[in-house]
Amino acid sequence: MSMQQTLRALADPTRREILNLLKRGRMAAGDIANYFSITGAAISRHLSILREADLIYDQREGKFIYYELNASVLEEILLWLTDLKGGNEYAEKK
Amino acid sequence: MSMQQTLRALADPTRREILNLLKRGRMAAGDIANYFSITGAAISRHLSILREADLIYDQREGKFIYYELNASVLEEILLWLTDLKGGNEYAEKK
DNA sequence: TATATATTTAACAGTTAAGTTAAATGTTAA
DNA sequence: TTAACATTTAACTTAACTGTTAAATATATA
Repeated sequence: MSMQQTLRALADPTRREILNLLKRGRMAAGDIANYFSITGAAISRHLSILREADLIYDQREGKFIYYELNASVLEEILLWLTDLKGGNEYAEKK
Repeated sequence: MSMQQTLRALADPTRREILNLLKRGRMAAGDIANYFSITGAAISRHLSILREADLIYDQREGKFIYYELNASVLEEILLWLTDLKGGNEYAEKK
């Protein structure tokens, strides 16, 4: 949704690692949790923060809830960062 | 320095606005502070977080300390975000 | 030297964030 | 219906974040 929400979601190393995992394909919440050494409850909260930022979405299938990457919302941030990076190219030094 | 430090620095709206300001060129700490409605002390701390993340650097000139953008550290984040998005066009262009 | 100006640092308060354990919810299968 | 499993939500603790005011530091100038 908002850039603020997205950047805040990206500012946590566990959440970034979750996104890296999901790059290879969707995963059930439990499998994600098993990958880390923190509790499933903690992972669940991280997942909800990522979901609120629209960086992932979930689909329930029976007992399992699968999470999948949605990287399209990164576009706005990429644009801003690229602009920031390129915007100073011709600034004169004083 | 680390991606963690950079993303944490970017996760605050005031700090992002400071970076946007500095895109147009360097500014003295006081001029930056005047742009916002929070105290100079608060801005000073934001500046030190940005400096620790290497997103800006400072040069003292007499009474003034000028801050200047250093967007080169965004490279790593741009690569990671682009990779997350699914392509590595950005990396290939390098 | 003393004083004014620019900026940072210290100490503190309120808020938000991330982790834990325990309880609750939703689903499948006996 | 009951039991087992998968996941989330609630309550709580602790640590980190952001702001404030006041004191400290650095520089320039009268």
